[in-house]
Amino acid sequence: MPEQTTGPRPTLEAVAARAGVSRATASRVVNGGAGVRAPLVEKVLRAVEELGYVPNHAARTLVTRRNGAVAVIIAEPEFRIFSDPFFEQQVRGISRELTAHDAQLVLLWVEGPGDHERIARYLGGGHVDGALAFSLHSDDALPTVIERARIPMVFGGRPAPGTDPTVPFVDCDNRGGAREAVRHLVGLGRRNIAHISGPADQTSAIDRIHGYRDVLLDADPALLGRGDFTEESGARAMAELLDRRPDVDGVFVANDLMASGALRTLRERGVRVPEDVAVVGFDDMASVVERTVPALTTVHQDIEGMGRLMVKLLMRLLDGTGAEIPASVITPTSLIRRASA
Amino acid sequence: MPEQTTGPRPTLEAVAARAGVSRATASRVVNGGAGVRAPLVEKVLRAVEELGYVPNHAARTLVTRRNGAVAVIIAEPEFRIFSDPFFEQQVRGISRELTAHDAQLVLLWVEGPGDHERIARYLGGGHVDGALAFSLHSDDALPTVIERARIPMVFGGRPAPGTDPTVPFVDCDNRGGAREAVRHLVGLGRRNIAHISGPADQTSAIDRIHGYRDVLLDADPALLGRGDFTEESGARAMAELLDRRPDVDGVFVANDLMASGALRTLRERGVRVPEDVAVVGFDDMASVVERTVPALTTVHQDIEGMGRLMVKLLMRLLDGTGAEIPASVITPTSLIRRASA
DNA sequence: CCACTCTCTGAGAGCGCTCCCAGGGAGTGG
DNA sequence: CCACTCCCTGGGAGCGCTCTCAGAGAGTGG
Repeated sequence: MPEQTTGPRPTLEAVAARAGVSRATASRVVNGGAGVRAPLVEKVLRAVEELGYVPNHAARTLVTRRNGAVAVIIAEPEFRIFSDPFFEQQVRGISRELTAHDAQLVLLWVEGPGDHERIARYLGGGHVDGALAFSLHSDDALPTVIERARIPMVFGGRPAPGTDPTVPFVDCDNRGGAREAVRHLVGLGRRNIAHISGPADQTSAIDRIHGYRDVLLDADPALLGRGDFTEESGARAMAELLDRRPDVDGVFVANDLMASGALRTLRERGVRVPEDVAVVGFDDMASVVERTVPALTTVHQDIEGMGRLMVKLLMRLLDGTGAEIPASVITPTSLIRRASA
Repeated sequence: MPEQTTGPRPTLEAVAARAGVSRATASRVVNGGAGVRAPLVEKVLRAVEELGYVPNHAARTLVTRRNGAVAVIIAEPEFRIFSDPFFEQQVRGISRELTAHDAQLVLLWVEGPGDHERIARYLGGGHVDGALAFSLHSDDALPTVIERARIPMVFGGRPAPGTDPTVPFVDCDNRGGAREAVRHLVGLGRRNIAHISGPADQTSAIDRIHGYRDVLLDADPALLGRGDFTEESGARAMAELLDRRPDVDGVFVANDLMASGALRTLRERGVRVPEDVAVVGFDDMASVVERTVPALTTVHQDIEGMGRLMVKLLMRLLDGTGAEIPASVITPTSLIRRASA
């Protein structure tokens, strides 16, 4: 039990004195004890325990130039990005992996261009060892701002073209997943397969369109609907699709939320799923997938795992000599078959 | 424009040399420039600019014993606490206020009792100046763990009895808001007013029940339904209520999510709102309130403001001599009348 | 038993900053 | 014009830690 001494916190000096060793030896023990003989290690450890010693982080950082903290930059050009379950899972993965590496998560919430300078200063100020950011709309200036801080970083999601290509990213195989989804519909014998895509300025949406086109090389443009990843937009896009091409018998929707909206429209119009129209989503978001009627067939991606991977890449970047840049990672997706297709 | 010098970051020493002043003077300027004559301030500022100087945080912390970071402790005994819009708003308020105080937000994500020791070590290690935590179920051991770290902190939500009473908290006037809601129903001429409450181990739910009872001193116990703050539980509680007391003509529901569920049940049973049964919620959560049919009359609370207040209290705690403990704050609520009551 | 190697330990020099304190310069009254 | 006060400024110590480097001690071979 640590002594409940009031007053200033004990220093390494105090530990060393109590253990009867030098500060250097005490330091070695505290940092793993390599190269110190067992009896001394024992003594120092006991002193640490008795004094309730906790290393002073600032002092350590001052000399090691490492502070064991990583910034997670959350930009909020739109509403709801934080309450987004997708986002939550990713941050959770990051948090867990960071904990495993004994690193802290510093949250940088960007509310608008006015915050950019503040963020850049913070990043450049050496408060954190590295940064994690998420790919945004292609017209966002934030990536550039971050890059200028010249601090190790990793993106979540493939960044828009034009972003510094030396920054590694973690993304799921959007294109491959989309292909698998569409192939599944084809395998079901569907002939008029539509796609409801996400915003054109997001790489994930673009990649999914590409996957759709990879399989359906010359699909009728009328079979291409567009949404913005919200449920409402999915419902609307589905309605328009039905108007344009009443003979549609399969839809690959770029995310589960929009798929849920599409399902609603279908139900409202009396179209049977999957009998008349088979529907496949993307994301395998538990909160959505479990509630749709019928249960949604969708493309699964390991979101938490992607968060963890971002941290792993960053750690490699941090540990490395600086010369080698870890390659970006594309994580696999898998089709989860449920009732809707 | 800062010079794009590669290599180590410039130190205060370098700035001082360039400005032709001593390190002490440069330091004074960087920290506000009080007591330094204008021309020198000017010179130092220019040197800072030219060198692209950014203060070394660790060095500063080492001597000032202040590190400009505040921990936000997020416990996740249940699912979804992070994707909860309530929570999001509160964290946003915290983030904004922290930014205003030039302080950083360090996110501590607690996933279970296994993390407690880690959290305690971190908090005790002087990595942060203070901590912000949210009141949890009464049987949670976390508050105790945090308290042992003996670090300035503020709770969000009135903590359960038994928690250290010297820790200030910020909560909305749950009881008063509930009273207002029920009085509104009374004013509408409703005679059989029910209440659907939240989990019995959460102070907010308890306070709201008290508010209900304050107005309806001898309400029939059969008019008291119980949920767990989820939409589903609200729907179920409403159904049971309808079965027990078909003559119910008003319901005060302890949160909007449950109210939304209750509204659904009412609609399914063909009960008209507000004609047959008037419904009042609590929270005024935009995402829920805007979607219900009819639009939900509810008790508004300034969630973001509460987050900001938490930070303000903490800052006062930090700045104070340590003797005076700022009082907890109860923020006002207000009834927002919409169509449901 | 001595010389040499190898392992372990401790002294000391900073890391970059703040802040105390002493000293210098300007300003003012006699 | 001198003495005294007041405001600025700079020197220097030290925050708590890590890490280099040299030296002490143990072990080994000749």
